[in-house]
Amino acid sequence: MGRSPCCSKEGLNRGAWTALEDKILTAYIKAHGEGKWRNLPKRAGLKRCGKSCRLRWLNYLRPDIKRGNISRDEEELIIRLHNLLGNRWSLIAGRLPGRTDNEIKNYWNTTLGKKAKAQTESSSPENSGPKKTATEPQITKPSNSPPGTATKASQVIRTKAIRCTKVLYPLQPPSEVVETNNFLSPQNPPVPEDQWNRNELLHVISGYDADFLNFGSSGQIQTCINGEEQYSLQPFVEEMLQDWTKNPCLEEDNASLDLDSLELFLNTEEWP
DNA sequence: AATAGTTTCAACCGCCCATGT
DNA sequence: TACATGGGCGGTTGAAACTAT
Repeated sequence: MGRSPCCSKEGLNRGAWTALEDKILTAYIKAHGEGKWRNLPKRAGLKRCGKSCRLRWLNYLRPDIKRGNISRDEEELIIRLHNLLGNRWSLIAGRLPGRTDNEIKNYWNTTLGKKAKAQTESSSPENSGPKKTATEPQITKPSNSPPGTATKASQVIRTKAIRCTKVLYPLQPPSEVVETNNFLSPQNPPVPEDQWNRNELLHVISGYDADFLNFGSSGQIQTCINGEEQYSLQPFVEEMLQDWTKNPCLEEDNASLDLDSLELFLNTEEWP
């Protein structure tokens, strides 16, 4: 038997949210903050399940949600990330500012999934048509994808079943990270490894090499590529923990640049 | 204009993991 | 250590919107 329901379903509203419910929920969260979802409906005076409140807030009411069509850049990024991560929608969404996992999942299942299927059929031996151009994204399917999606054509890295609750840090392509070695100077020697605070390890992408990126105790960043430690003097700032788009590694503070850097990173041959 | 078929996406469900007791 | 709880995730559903006939 599974666990008991999160709350009694009796006497609760279900289905589409009304404008009034939205208003109540928004006002409550603005006043008291997120969390304590189970108690929230009672406190806010909503006849809804706590989970339902959480979902409504995260997928629809949150002020930082980006509305409107998914751009081509975003679409290509989704495809690349899906190739890499499979159906890890929350991880993919974490790299698309303002987009929710539900939105991306829906977009994949409705739009991109069909493209993937069409692509598979057109590239099957019976339908060996012209090959896709280099500019067209190759859609592949993870080994555990549901029926109807494309067959696996490239390696999908299945991450461990651990939740990525830590910071999402926009990576520079490995080649660029290596170059940061040039910034080392006698005045700024790397902190010896034994002085590093391993507890501050951040999961950049859940399940990848745990040493891929660390913060040194004095705030600089260390990466580990192909077993070789690389140092960067990039200072760690607390703000990076709050918003991954605000990163001093970037010359400009906007998300589109992030998408470019991430895409470039994902395209690099060095990527494991 | 009416109807049937298709698509979209918000919402729900069941399960899992982390944490607290 | 075992259990309960809270929060989060991916898969699925179904009503509404849209399109074709």
